[in-house]
Amino acid sequence: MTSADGDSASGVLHRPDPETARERVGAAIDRGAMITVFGRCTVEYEGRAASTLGPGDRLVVLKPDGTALVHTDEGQKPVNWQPPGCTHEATLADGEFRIVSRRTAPDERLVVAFEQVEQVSTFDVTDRHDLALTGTEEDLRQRILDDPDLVEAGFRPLAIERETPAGAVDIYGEDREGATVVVELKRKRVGPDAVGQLSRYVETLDRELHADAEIRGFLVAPSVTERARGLLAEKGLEFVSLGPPE
Amino acid sequence: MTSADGDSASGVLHRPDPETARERVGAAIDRGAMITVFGRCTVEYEGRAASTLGPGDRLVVLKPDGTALVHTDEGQKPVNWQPPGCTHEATLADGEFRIVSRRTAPDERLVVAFEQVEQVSTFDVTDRHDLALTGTEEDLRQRILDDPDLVEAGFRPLAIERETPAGAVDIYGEDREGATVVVELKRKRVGPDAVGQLSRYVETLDRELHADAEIRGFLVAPSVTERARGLLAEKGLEFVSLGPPE
DNA sequence: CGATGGATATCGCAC
DNA sequence: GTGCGATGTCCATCG
Repeated sequence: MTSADGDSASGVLHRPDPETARERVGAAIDRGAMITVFGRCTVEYEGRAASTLGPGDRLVVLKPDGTALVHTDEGQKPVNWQPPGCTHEATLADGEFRIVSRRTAPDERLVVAFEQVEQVSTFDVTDRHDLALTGTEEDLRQRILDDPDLVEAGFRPLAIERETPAGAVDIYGEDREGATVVVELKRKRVGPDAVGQLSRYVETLDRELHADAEIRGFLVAPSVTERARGLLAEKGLEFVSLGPPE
Repeated sequence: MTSADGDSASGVLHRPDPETARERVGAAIDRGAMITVFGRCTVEYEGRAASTLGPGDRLVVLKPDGTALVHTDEGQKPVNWQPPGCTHEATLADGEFRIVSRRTAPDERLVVAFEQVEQVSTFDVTDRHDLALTGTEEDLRQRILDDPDLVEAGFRPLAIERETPAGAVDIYGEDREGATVVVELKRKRVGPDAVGQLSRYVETLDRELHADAEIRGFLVAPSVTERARGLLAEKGLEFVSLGPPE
C-alpha cells in the first residue's frame, strides 16, 4: 500500500494480486469513482458485433456513468468499449481478475481478463464545466442569419430547421424574386452525400408546393469534391463557398 | 516515491509538484511510454474548430503514437483530443504543469493546464495482437457469396466492389433472366442515405450500360426505416431482409 | 496528399 | 424507445 491509500481523492495499487485488485475495483465501482487499470489482458466482446483480442498490455478506463474503454498504445479510438449506462463488475475467475461490463437493449457484454495487473488507480472526480465549442455548423448558420447576402444578394431567411417530408432544411427562405430557397450548410468540404440530401429537400418541396413554384437549392460549404460538383450541376443546384471564420 | 520507480514497466507519482510532473512526463514522452495524468485542469483547443473548458478533474492519456485524450467522468468520447501523429510537450508556465500537443496539416493545438496534479503514471506498453471482429458487412457479403439465393433464386454474383462512376458496388451480378443486378449491403437497419447510394449506382449504370438494359437494385439489410422504404418504392428498388448471424 | 464509405461509430434532439 | 443528421467524427482503402 502507498501513501495514497489514506486519500479519498485518489488511490493507487502497484501490481496487486487478483483478489486485491478485485476488492479495490469493486469498491471503486460501488463508490462511483473513475478507475484506470493497466496490465496484460485478453478482451472479449459480444453484442452488436463480436470480437476477441489476445493477450497484450492495455489501459482500461471505467467511468462512473457506466462507460468502459480499452485502449492499446495506438489509435484515438478504444480497441474495445462499452457505451455509457452499462453495469460494471469486478470478479475473480480461474484465479484471474476480470472486469465484466454489460448492458441490455441491445444485449452487450465486454470481458477483460487480466493475466497481470500492473496498476489500479481510482479517482473521485467532479467536473461541472461544459465544453464551449465554436466553429460548428450552428456557428455557420448564425453567420448567415446575421448576413443573408453571404448566400446571395437579396436572400431572405424565413425559417430554420423547416420540416419537409425528407427531413428538416437548415435554412428556408426566398430570393429577391420571391422564389423559394433551400439552404444546406456544411462546415467542411462536402461529398456526394450532401448533394443527395439537398436534392431530396428540393424534390419533396417541389411536390409539396405549388406546381409552378420555382425552388432553388443552395449548398453552402468551404468547398466541394469534384464528384459532388458534378452532381450539383446535374441536378441544377447551386454552390456557395463559405469557410470557417478566421 | 513508490516501489514502482525501480520498475521499467511502470511508474507512478502521487500529487507531484509541477516541476516533478513536468520532468516525469517529459521523460516518458521521450521514452515512448504510455502516460496517464489525472488532476484538476483547464483545456484549450484550436484547430478545425476551437473550444475552451473550465477547471475540472479530468484524466489525460498520452500515447506513444502521438494520440492525446482528455476524459471527464462522463461519455465515451473524450471531451478533447488530438489524433495520432501529434507531438506532445510537457512544460512549465506560470508555475503550472502543462501538456501541449500540436500537429500540422491541419494546424491544431491542444493545451491542458493543471492547477493540481493528483497522479502521473507511465507504462511501457507493447501490443501486437490484432482484433478479430465478426458481424460486419464483410461477413454479410461472404454469406451471400456462399449462397446467392439469399438475395433471389437464381442470382449469380459476378464481381465484388465493382467500380462505377458513383463508387464501388458491393455485389454486382445477374438475375436468372440475365438482367444486371446491383446489391448494396448494410449490416443494420438502414435509412434514406443507403437508398440514395444504391439509387446512384443504378442510375449511373443505367447510363453506362446499353440503353435497353434492365438494371435491378437490391438493398440487403436487416430492416429499413419507413422513409427509406418509401424511397425504395419510389425509385423501383428492391429490398431483401437479411440479418446478422445468430 | 485527397476522396470515399464503413463503424459495436457516438452524440444530441425530436417524436 | 426509434429516426435522423452532425461530428474537431475516426479509420482503412484506394488512387
